Amino acid sequence: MAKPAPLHTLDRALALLNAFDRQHPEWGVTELAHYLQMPKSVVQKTLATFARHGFVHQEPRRRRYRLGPRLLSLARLAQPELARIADPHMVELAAATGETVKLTIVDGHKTVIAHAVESTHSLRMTGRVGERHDLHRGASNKVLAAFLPWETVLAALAAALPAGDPLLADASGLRRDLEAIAGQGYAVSHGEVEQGVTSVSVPVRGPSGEVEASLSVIGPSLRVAGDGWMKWLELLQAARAAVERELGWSGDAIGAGSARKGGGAAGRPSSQAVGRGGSRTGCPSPPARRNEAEHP
Amino acid sequence: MAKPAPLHTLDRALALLNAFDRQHPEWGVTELAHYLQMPKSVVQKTLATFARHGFVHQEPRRRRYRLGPRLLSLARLAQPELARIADPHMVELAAATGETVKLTIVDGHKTVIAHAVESTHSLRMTGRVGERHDLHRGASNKVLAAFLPWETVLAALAAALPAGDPLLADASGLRRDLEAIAGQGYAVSHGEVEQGVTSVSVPVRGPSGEVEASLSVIGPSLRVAGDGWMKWLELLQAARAAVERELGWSGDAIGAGSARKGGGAAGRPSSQAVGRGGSRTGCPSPPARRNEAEHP
DNA sequence: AAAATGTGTTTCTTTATAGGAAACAATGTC
DNA sequence: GACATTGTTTCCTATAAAGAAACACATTTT
Repeated sequence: MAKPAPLHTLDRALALLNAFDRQHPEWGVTELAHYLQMPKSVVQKTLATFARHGFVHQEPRRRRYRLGPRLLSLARLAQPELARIADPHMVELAAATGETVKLTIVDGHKTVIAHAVESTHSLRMTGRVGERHDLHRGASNKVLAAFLPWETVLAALAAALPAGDPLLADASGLRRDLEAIAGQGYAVSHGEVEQGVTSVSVPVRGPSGEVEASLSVIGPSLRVAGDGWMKWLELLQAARAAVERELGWSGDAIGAGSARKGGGAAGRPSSQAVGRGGSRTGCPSPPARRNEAEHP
Repeated sequence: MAKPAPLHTLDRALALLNAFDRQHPEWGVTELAHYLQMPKSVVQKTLATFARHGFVHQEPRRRRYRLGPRLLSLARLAQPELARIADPHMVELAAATGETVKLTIVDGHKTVIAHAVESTHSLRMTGRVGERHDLHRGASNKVLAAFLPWETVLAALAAALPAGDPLLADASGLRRDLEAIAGQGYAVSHGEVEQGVTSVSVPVRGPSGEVEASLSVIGPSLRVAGDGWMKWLELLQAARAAVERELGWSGDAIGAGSARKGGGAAGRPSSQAVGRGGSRTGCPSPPARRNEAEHP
């Protein structure tokens, strides 16, 4: 612990932006100052500075602040390369399954949808870019959690759940669950987040072997009665393989067909620990029988 | 002038984020420090702080920085209410015209696409949320410029154009153009931004009478040979009216059918000047016959 | 293989700046 | 018309950021 926390001003300012969420899309200065337990003047100066750069917008009528247009343009650039590469495969997946396809990435203690292709069915799951979810529920999120250090998952639980939640006391079940997911290379959820919704998700690895995102198909359970979800899994694995192949070329030519050193995820002890302990890399058990990559 | 520029640190940090654009989606610390003429240590600390909040992401391999996932989720909240309200009408517009429909708002000296519904034609104009454009070119942008104070437009020109551009020396043509647009209540462009592309755009006013966005249809000129764009204009005006009606109800009940005071756009001299001088509000002269300014 | 260049990161001191309380000025309300 | 609440500004002092230079780490070059 004991963070020296440099750039205190910026730190505060960014924390202040966090106060804008779905429940509070707009704030008044006094209101926000009280909520954050900060002096009014600090909040006002911070908001004014943000406003000067278009990060927040003060509506002239009520003088309240909302998030500003500059964030829209920045977000466009924040879109990871991965999303661009995955897009055509996701479109194909959506066409083949008829369901919504999502690409999800980690954002601190949460996950965020980086890209989505929506189903064309009238009864469909929405997948909005920018939506945030908890790490511990749902196939697309658990796949990401499964390849994160366990301490990170624990910290996320502590941040997401209200104090005293049963899951906080005993997270061993979740841990086993995540280990199983990491082992088998995919996750399935039936009504775990929302009733009657089934989701299948696989991890997508970058050139260095780390999991960079999860690719998921999500739709009404009634359209995949029985083991219909296994068809989704097959298609997902094929798409994953295709994306990873393309991804390996970008960056620098680590593999390009050549040997991948041992089998582990690139050993770089510096900075953040990569992946989880085990995480048998290589190629997480391919889709049982046919590997048939349909996409040309 | 004489900006007291409070919160110098935050000011710098946000300016630093601007360095990330389409040409430079990623930066190294030294590289960026040199580019911005800032000390390395400042840039490093700023980036590290941003990274701690997920606003930038440092890829572990090359240690370079890119914009981070947090921006994706914030952008979702930055989406103006207007976009939510306009969406169904935009979908309808896209269906009726078969072309791409965009909702554009002002962001400082630029414009940014806040929402878009793409055409289903295989030959279509893209409209990506977050795309930025100059204020002085294109129907959707000029409509916004037409209702901005002229000094703002001039400042935008100075910021957008390279020193010595002919347009900087004599902007009177543009000014007349914008005044005409404000007067007639719409703008048309034929190949103004890109060859063979036609775009029609109308302003959308908020409850207080200020122009909050522009609503546009854009597509290949060959599909609107002759005066086919007038059909678009009709549909746009209808959609605009519907959106404005809905918009008037939200916020606070200023009109709700009651009288609108004089005729001008709500007189509030404080803060930013609202709209332009004339701007006969009410219902900007419908299609008229053909005013078709085929500005080359 | 060793040296060299490049990188990102850390340290440290001086100075300028952000923090914070309270006064101020506009709103909207009763 | 007086009041209450809002956003904004002022001002002083302690603090925290700026900046130069030293550090550590990797990749390239010799």
